Amino acid sequence: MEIKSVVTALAALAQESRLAIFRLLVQTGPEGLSAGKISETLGIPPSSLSFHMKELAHADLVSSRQESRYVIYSANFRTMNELLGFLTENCCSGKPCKPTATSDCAGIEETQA
Amino acid sequence: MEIKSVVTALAALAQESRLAIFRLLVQTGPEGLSAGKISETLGIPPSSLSFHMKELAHADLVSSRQESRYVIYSANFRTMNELLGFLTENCCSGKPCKPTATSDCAGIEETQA
DNA sequence: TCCATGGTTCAAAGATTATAGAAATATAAA
DNA sequence: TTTATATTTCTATAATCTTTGAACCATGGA
Repeated sequence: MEIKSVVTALAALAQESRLAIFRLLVQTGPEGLSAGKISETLGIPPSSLSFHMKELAHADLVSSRQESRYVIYSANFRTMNELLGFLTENCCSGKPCKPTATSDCAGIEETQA
Repeated sequence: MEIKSVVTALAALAQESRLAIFRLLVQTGPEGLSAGKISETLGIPPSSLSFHMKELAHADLVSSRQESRYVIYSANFRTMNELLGFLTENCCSGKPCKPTATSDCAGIEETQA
């Protein structure tokens, strides 16, 4: 994972609303949630939510699909795992503590490649 | 780890200079590096560096100690591991993928508690 | 004590990000 | 086609973050 992407992903998660959104989507799994449902659940006004979703999507941490008149968002587990891999290898003990962490959670619920 | 602390830590790392600084300190290990050395190595002006170090220290990602007339900074592995633990448990697969990740790198080079 | 070196704080300017109502767009039901 | 619903884009404002020179403080050697 490139440094720029890492910084972008970290920045996307470094905001209370967005971290909450992402956690909610992770809990929900691949089926995802509509924008309205997220908005309602977390009490974030639609236009603000849209702003944050764009940020998360830009960091490739979430994907969206249109479903009838709803837009469904879901977490990108792959990206999150790549981020965790980078942090573990580069920001944990210097010499990569590879043995485990990096790919533990990968492949559990991969939605889209 | 509290949400606020998580957001603070993520924000501290979500900036190119600071991520570079932190990575450098992780590589260096508990012995740490002086402000001047970091400044020189990464080509960051002293006053800018000081600003970023304060940010990292506030997130408890680094500690500093005075050593003669130098200020030595070192990475806080403990905090980084806590952050990784939070992200793994809350932002990886929803139901925590505990088996590994969380504490793999802990205890390798813990400097100060 | 005086000077040199290492670092931080101050201050001011610029850049980026966040917030949220209002308007616009899209889908689908009546 | 009109209407209602779901979501995004636009716009303006506010807030926060970044950058860095200059001034200041601390430590140690001459």
